[in-house]
Amino acid sequence: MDPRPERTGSREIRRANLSRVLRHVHEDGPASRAELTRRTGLSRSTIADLVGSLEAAGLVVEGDPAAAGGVGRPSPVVHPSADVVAIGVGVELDAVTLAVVGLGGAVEHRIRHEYEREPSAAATVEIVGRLVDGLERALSGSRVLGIGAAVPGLVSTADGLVRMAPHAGWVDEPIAQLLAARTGLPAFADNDANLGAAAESTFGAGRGLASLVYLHGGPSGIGSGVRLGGRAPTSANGFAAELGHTLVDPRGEACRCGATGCLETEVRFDLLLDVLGQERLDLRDVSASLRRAASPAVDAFVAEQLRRLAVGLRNAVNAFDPEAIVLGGFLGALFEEQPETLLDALRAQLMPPLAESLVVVRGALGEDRLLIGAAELALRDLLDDPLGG
Amino acid sequence: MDPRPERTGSREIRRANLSRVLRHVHEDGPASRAELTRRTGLSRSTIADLVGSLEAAGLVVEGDPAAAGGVGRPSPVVHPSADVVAIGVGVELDAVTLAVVGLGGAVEHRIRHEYEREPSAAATVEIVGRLVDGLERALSGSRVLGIGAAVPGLVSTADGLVRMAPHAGWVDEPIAQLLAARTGLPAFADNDANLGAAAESTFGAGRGLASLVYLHGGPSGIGSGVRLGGRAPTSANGFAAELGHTLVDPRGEACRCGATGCLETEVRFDLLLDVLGQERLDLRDVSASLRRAASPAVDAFVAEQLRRLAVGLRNAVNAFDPEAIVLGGFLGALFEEQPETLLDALRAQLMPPLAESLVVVRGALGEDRLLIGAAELALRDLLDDPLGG
DNA sequence: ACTAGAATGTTCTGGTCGAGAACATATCAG
DNA sequence: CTGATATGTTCTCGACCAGAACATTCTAGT
Repeated sequence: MDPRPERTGSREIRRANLSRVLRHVHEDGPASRAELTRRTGLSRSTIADLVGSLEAAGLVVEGDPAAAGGVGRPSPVVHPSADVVAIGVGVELDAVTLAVVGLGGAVEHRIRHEYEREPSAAATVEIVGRLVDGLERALSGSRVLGIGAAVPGLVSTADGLVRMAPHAGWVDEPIAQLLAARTGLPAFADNDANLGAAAESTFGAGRGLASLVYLHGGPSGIGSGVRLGGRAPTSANGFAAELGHTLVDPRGEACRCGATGCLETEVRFDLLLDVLGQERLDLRDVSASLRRAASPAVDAFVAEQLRRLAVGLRNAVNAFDPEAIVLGGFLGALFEEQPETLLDALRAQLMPPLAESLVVVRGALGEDRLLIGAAELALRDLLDDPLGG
Repeated sequence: MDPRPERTGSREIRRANLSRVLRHVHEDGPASRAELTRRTGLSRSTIADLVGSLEAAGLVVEGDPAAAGGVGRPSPVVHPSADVVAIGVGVELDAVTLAVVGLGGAVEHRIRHEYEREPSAAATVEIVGRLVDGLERALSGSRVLGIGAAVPGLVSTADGLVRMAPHAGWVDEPIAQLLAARTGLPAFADNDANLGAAAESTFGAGRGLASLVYLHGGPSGIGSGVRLGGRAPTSANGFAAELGHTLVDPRGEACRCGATGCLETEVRFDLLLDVLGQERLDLRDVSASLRRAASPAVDAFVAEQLRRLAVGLRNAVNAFDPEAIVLGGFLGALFEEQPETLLDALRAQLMPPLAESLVVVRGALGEDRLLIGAAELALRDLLDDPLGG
């Protein structure tokens, strides 16, 4: 808290204004200079100057004015440069996914590398390294700002150190450092659900909201992340809000975290598979599968899972008082089957003023979520200080 | 999130720098100009200018250099002005307390007005109004910036509306508005534990920490507040983190919040009174009373209560990953009896990396907590923009 | 087609602010 | 009493944004 980012000379204003303009075209898409003037409250001359600087740095491109303009001189449209990109990596149970994400959030060149058993940290980094090597041609001419990795586990944000990733069995693996060494790119890492929360907050279902709690249900458990004021909240270690380990039932099963009756042990993907009678199921297909299997038994199961989820959400809402809860993975699918079951159970446990304004929605980004969030890690420095510090 | 506080012209820098200097002398006490230069990183000439502006506005006073200076020209010491004050009000179960709090956090003119049954909102405001009237002489010559109230219940921070205060039976009482009308002062209100968290974070046990979770145990239940990055986290309604209503035991007692087995129903002041065989007990005397009553039965009770508290804290730590947990009221007293009982129970339920850096401490401000926190509400506008917007 | 009006880009000037150099001043050590 | 040191004071400079004045390009109406 003490060595705070000095906000001093006029340079700082310049930096902040450049950041605002670049962020705007990154997050909200191309915008005319006139639009930027209105949105930022800056004067026309200042916007012209700022956009000029950003264009000179190759970060934005001014294009033809929108075809259907109103009266008045047409205002050139400022686009994010297609050549400025970051690489997003998602480490999952059964595969590593990787993609190139540009300023503006466009996802390109998705690659998926599957494996049977989760590889060691070093092996994972080597896999990623080879995939990045393979992109060399596709990336020629692009300015690659860095590489970000989404890892299921406790990740120390500041240094990209994976403190523990239970499913892969990683302990204290300096993933960011290893990735930087292998690829020669600036590298970052964070918890997968944290990055999912970031992506949904900036580009997905939480767009424009000041606060949200994101929960993702997958084969490896329930991860969660929080965004307050559009940012990750300040915390001691930068760990994600571990709502998967919030108490749901003290007499429940033992959890690998050491406690018992965690949300993650009570609401589980494998239970869902059992009920559906399936061995494997892609998270994208859960909704379809649920609809096909519709029956009283399945309905009852879904209702029961949603009621347990509501207990976990109660704690989340009491803690963060968020504007919205965003549900991803199979949690989103369960919710969409019986939204009222969850909402009723939640309302019954919340003080009315807390429940009133609360919105529960399903995540909007699907499986690109991780790639976008991870790449965003590598874009952040640029967005904060577009002309470099 | 959209109509963000425009950070534009050079005026904004001036405002931010004035704010930094004033905040420094407010929070960290008088400081020489040389010290301010070092702490802020601003140049000598700028600091001279800033301090000059603040002095001209009557917000700070330059005093004689510290007696034991080193070599070199002595640097005048900048003190917060003693004439700039705010009124802090604490609404409690059995009394209203009120005090004048100056820039710098000094508490003066404490007044306590006791009652048998909690009065209505209107009656409470009238009591406060009379107490303020009575301070007229003491306040002559002072610049009273406003009045802040700490209320046990859900308070909408933005407008100072008490959504529900269960013990007083208030529902949707616009306390801030009523206080402003009665006293003619700018008025603010917030949840009591939220303000306790703010006070402990700025002036108490959480000084210098970037994040903390504060829990206060009193006769009316368990309140809690969170500070992240030295500020209240962004949330939908500005409600405090209601950790008193985090789940501890689903088979526990019904809570007035609608759920069952809340921390607040499982860890209770009246249970403590029973064990101690007392009818009434001031929160300040709990530690002494516990020590007098020491016995295996009391020890066992304390241990049991601490273990339940640990379950609630587990949820808090998983949610916020704070640097410290600060315990106030009887929770602080229980903790100080058997710190290891709580810490062991907590560690057993937390993933090691989360537990590692976590610190649990007893609050440092005692019952001035509320008054300081409440007054701070009224000082905030000045601290954010010292020369007024 | 032509013109008026509107919205926007462009250029230039001015005001605010902080940095830093040069100089002035007050203390300490010997 | 003198030199070294730290700090206050004054002045100049450059960075930055606002706003005025002017230029440009579109739409709407005739």
